[in-house]
Amino acid sequence: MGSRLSTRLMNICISCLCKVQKLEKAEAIIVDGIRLGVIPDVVTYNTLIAACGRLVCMDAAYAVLHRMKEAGISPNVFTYNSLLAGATRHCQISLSLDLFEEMLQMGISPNVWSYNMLMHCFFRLGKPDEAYRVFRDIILNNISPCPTTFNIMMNGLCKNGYADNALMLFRTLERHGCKPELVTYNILINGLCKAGRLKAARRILRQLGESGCVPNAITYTTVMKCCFRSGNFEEGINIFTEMKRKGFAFDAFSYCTVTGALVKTGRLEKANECMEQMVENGIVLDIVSYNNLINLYFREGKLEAAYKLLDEIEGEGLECDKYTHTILIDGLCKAGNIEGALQHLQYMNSMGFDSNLVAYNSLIDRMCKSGLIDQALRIFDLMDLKDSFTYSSLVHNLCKAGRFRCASKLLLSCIRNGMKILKSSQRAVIQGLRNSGFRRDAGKLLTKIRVAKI
DNA sequence: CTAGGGTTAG
Repeated sequence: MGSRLSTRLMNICISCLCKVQKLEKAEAIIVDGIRLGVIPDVVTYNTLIAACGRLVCMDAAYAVLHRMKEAGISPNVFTYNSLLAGATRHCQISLSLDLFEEMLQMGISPNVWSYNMLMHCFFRLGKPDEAYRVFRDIILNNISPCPTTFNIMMNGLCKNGYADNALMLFRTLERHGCKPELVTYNILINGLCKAGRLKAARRILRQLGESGCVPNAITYTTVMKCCFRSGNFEEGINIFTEMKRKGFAFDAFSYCTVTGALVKTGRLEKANECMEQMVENGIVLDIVSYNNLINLYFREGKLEAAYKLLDEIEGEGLECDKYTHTILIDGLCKAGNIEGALQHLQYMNSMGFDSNLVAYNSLIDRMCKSGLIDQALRIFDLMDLKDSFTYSSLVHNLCKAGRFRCASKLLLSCIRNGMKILKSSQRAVIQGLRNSGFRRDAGKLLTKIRVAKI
């Protein structure tokens, strides 16, 4: 009895240490405890596995799992949920799916948390149908869904292009005996904004006001971003000011949102002030903040300062992401160093990022503008993924160079691939063909475009 | 233990 009490005490200790991220200390206490005859139980190990998975890496979590098994303690549903959470956090989605499978094979019944994470994983993999099947299983198997179940569902639907379905689900919440939380509103407002459903987003925002929930900094940042995205710059800044007046603590998210908008609208001076404020307020720069700063420096032509920051990233124990590389490539392009941009693109490709589309687009556009259209076309052929940016840029510049037939071919293949293209680029081709004496070709092209659209 | 906001190209 006494020993069980001390185990519980030890677990409380370990839980606290994990919360303040002192994992080594927590591990040391377990070792000391064992020496003093305090036996760790399944809760002890689960706490540590959760913390390792969340704060360190999956290998660390597995190492604890290994020791747990050696101590003769069998994993339970909490163990697996902790592992699932860690794997999902580190974007190891297929590992998460394997873990879920393994849990079933071990005869451990998943609980609602396990299903929540499984749903989340399917959404992350871009498989909303599978996620929905899990959701139905929850309902059909009489596992009571919790508010988070609905939040994950709505967020996943939004992220996978089904904002309307998320809205529908939102309207059934009460029927499910579930009251929307602030998170729920934030998810919906963000999802609807990104889907361009501004009116619906505004309705939800009003509903949030009537619900008795109090908006937080996330709500404000979301709405602010939404204003910037829809070209409502002044209104976005007003929200920024209101946030300050209401005394919200600004974090990297809000500063970066504002900086991004300032840079985009060419207000570099103001952007600089904003970033300075962020640093003065003692906010530790994360990779997104670095990306913002580097982008700003490139725009200001402060190349040396930008490079210095790039060096600093590694020193801070951060890792450059695809945005960092894209910003660098774009910056090199804008500085006229196409050769350097190409080299860095090759380097970026060797790192195996999931997407390099924007970097390619930036390079192609800059090459075209520098009169290197044929080189740009060769790069175009190397791309395995193209979008409307790619086509608009090439078609536009081919027209400018008077190469309307080539532009016409590209335009058509763009539309046949089901992609949009800037209206101005499209007009340029038609007009160009007409003006250079190819009226019939212009007519034919128009017909083909109409057919392709059907 | 799980969920929400920020950064790149015309």
